[in-house]
Amino acid sequence: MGVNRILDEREYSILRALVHEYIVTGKPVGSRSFVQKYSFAISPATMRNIMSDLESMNYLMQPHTSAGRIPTDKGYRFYVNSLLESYETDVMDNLNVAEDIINREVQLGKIFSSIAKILSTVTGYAGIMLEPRPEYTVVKKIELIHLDRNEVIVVVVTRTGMVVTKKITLLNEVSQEEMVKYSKYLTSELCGYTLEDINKLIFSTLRGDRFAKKGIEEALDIAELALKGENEAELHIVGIENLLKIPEMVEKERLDSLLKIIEEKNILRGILSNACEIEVVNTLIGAEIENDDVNGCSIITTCYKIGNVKVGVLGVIGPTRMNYEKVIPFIHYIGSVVSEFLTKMSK
Amino acid sequence: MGVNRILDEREYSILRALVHEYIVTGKPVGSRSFVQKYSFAISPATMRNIMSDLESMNYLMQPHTSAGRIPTDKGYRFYVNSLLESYETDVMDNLNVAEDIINREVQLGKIFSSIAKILSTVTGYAGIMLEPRPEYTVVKKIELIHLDRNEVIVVVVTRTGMVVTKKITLLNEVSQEEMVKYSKYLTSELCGYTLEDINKLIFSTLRGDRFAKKGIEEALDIAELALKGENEAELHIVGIENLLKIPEMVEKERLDSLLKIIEEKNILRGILSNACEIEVVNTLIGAEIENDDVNGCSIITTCYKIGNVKVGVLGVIGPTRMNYEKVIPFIHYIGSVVSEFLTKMSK
DNA sequence: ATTAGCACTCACTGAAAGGGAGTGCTAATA
DNA sequence: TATTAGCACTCCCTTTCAGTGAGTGCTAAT
Repeated sequence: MGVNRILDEREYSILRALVHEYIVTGKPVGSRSFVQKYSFAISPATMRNIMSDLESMNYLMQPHTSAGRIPTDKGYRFYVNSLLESYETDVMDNLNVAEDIINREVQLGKIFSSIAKILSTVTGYAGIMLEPRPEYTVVKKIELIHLDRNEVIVVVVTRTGMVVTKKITLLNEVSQEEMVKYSKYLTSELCGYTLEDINKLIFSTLRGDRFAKKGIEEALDIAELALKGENEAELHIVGIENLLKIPEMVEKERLDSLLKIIEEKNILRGILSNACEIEVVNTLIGAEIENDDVNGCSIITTCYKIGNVKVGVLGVIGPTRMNYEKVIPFIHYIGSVVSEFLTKMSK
Repeated sequence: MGVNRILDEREYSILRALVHEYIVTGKPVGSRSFVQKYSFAISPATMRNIMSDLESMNYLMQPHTSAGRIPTDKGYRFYVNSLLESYETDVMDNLNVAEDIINREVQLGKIFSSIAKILSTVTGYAGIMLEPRPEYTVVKKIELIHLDRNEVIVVVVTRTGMVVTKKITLLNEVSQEEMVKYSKYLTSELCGYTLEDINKLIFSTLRGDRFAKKGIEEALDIAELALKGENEAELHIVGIENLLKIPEMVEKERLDSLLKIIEEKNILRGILSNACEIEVVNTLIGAEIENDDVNGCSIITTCYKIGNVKVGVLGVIGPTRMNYEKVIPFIHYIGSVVSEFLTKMSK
């Protein structure tokens, strides 16, 4: 009996049911009660034999001898894959709620954290949202607001409707009128370029333009100060409190994992940036998250797009014992809604 | 021996030391080891008598017979008051860090959540920040950005430099030129008024102005849609993960309290709005938070001002066994930094 | 007023015992 | 040959019980 042979039909449906059962109850699944509950037409003894086979194939494990079985990461993986097969024809009903929220209620400055919130409240896990990468964030408008003698607020509106505002302190005093002039100049020159382009290319090009009007150097200084450092996509994690309601997450080891993830956002940022290229819904189950500090968690993500370009990632994080069945299609759905929304926004 | 008589000098210093000891160790304080550790010139037996007195005066309690003493809410209250006495001459050194962060690094759109973050990371508890009440949020500029046939982004810049953006869907199609006209009109008419004023008074007044230019009705509709519902100050809670590191908070009962607070922000909003009128640092210890669902937590807040007007509240939330000694002056300090910053911003 | 002495309390720890839900193995069965 | 009944065994979990230690309150002596 090879460790990687293909499961026969009975094994397939039993394994699938077993993982499902464990996801629902959270308790190791024993032969007798399992057979009863699901009315399998076999005896507990037969079930034990099958379970034993599945265990030797690494789909299942026992927390200790003489306990029932629980899924391994491979078991969850099998389950998720089997779900994906049946999704082809699936419909996502009664989820238009989210669409409504995103389309109508949203304050644009908070759109990304709002989406994370939606992900969190609907699934009951923690929502994660990685904002569009700077290389895809296109500037639409730059406006300078005169504040104090030498202080300026720079308002950058991006094509997705995001608004970034920053206070800049200048060396020289600048007048109100100059501000207006600078705003127009910067908008006309920088509009249509991405943050990354602007940081890398534009400044040097424009600065070289010696024939440009006087005062432009100063405008460029302001813009450079404002846009510098905006090179890392913001990461939102919302709804940690949900995870605290899941008994198994409150145990020492899992809690440490969780704290690690939340505190060092770069870990998660790394994990997500890998997922950014994947078109479909991506599931990372347990050890598939290749990070030694993270145990017992699963991450389900999908990328979202502006037009045809994948710009960011959204999803949820929760325990490996996650309701994949519901979460996966939901993430898929939200991904498409967000893509559609952002695409529309940036027309 | 009255329950509310004034403590003599020895009792005073012992109680203060005992609360301090408990805050540090988290373990019930017993007579013998306490006398040894603090080198009190009395015997354990005497200490027991004093402790017994303090207990009958409700400053201390025993988790169970034959355990050491821990402070009651009244005990913490005594301790905090005694601290406040000695703060008069106190200096807050080496905290300029925060000042720097607020003044230089801040993205204005995120200033309030950034402050909550600072509160959280410096204290090691959860930071809370209630944004300025709408009745004190003064509009500085309104800009409409044409998006799609009948869709508009409204950008409202407030005098504090906050930027609120919202997408509005109109019934009729509106041209780019009209947008520009509307922007100017709205800014000139609404600039200088608070959100509350605008919602309550301005619209009716302006609408009554039948001699105004045509098209103004539509501009007002847009503004009304954008500003409506902005009547509740946003509440940020940041750094919950810190609380999960405190052993006593991870116990069932406390965790429930915590979840309640985080999930139903209105509870906290209510608590904070009471604190908004208090000029100094306000401490709510345990049951002083008059809410049945919240146990074992303390909330330390102060209001922050724009000019002389108290506009919002900031602070931290943590276990009753909190390091009041450090947190109180810190909150005081941050309060003044934020006030100063916002005041400067809105000149 | 303070302290030494003493009996008492009670959380905590670890060992021991019993129960329960589970297993693997073997031999009988269809 | 696959399935099943029967059985001994395993091991977690809960309860019980005694021992320990840090603590208390009370009383009598200082």
